Amino acid sequence: MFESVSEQTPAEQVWQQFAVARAGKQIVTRYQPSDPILILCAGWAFRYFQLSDGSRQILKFLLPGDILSPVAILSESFPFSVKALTEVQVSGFAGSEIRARLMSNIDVQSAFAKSLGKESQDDAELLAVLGQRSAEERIAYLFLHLIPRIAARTVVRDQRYPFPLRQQHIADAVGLTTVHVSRVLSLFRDRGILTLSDGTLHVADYQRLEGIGCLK
Amino acid sequence: MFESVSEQTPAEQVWQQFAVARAGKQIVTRYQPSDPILILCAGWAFRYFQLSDGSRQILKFLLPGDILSPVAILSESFPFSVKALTEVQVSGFAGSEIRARLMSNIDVQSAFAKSLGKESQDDAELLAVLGQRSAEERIAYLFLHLIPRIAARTVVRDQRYPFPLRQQHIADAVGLTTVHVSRVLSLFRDRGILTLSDGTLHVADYQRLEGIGCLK
DNA sequence: CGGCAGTTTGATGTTACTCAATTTAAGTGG
DNA sequence: CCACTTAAATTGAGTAACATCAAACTGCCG
Repeated sequence: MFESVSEQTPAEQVWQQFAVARAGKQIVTRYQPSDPILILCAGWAFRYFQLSDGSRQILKFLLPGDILSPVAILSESFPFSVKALTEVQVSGFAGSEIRARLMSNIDVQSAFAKSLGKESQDDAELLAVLGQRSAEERIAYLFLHLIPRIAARTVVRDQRYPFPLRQQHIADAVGLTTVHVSRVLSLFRDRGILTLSDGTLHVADYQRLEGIGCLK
Repeated sequence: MFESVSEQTPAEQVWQQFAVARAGKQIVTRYQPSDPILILCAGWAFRYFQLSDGSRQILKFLLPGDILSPVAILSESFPFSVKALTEVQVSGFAGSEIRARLMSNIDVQSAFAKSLGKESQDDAELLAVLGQRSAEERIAYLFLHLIPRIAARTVVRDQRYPFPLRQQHIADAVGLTTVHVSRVLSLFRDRGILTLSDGTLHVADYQRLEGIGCLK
């Protein structure tokens, strides 16, 4: 499937492979079931849904520690594709092993349940955003949604977050054109809310950003 | 919470209550965890997400046999609210019982997994539709998505489906205004694709509808 | 230096929203 | 059975938001 630096561990083997993929590489394809459960260990990736007319909807950005498809643990279905956004490392765990642990360990179980619950809530929120909110609000929401997730994985200083998305990714995630994303971003910049350049997001006025993009 | 015709069964009790609600009645509220797992037994309902500015996003229409929130079985979280669309009957099963059976019975388990997988896929598709498609395409998609689900529960003759949605529901589901929904529907009518009136959907040209609303 | 991918900017077009008035349909009570 | 009320659907005119098309600009890399 993709470059795989297979390493075998002797006793009590759980993880099967350790793979590296360059930015832009497709990691999994919709509906192609693969037994191993994949986890993103380093880099960014995204789940997306490809439409026949060429457009795509990005469903979720994946950060280190995220499971590529939690639902695949249960149903082995992959209702979307996944692509590397930066260079990534992915490791795969045998589905049977994971499921066995899930049955035996109550902590693993509740962690998994929590994860599925969060997924479901995120989907619901994003649906509401795409269906009901304006361009500015959608983009602000995307930032607000990502910021705490980035902060949980990086040391953040001075409100500067590593942010490897191209404007095309933002556009595909919130259902706009790149041109319009560009306009909204320069609007945010002019209003002193945030700056996005060189793969870095600098939030200058978090309050105002929240005022625009918060759902509550 | 809502009118409940509580009936107790003696030995091996699984279901706890049997409730009726009139159209428009809110059945569950977001984030209010309730142990019993709720199943829609009769009538239509819908999951939705309420926004602070008054608009709402309908996430999914529920038909008889649907679980109000499959994910609640695992995580007891309810990331959305549910409201009755017609008069409905809902029954609740003790969460502990359901979970016990889930553990012991492999068939129940795989059925549940399948259900969660389908939920997840539906969400992904709807996200793609809201993010990427035009008004006509969204509305056509909604019909195409509902038709087989209705057909699985009713005897359908002559391409006429029971369809209790108001235009407001369609609008809230696909992210449009009622005014625009009305225009698109009369367009469909004029083109001889379908007619919607008196709670009945009549599909006159399924092929053409599919041409507009199909994602593949 | 040349080429390429990504971003920005302007001009123009289209889609869908807003506002408001009118029609239709569905009760409700006399 | 008929006035009256109310919710839902339709229609038109004007507008705002976002898309499209095309050109120029930026930074980066070979």
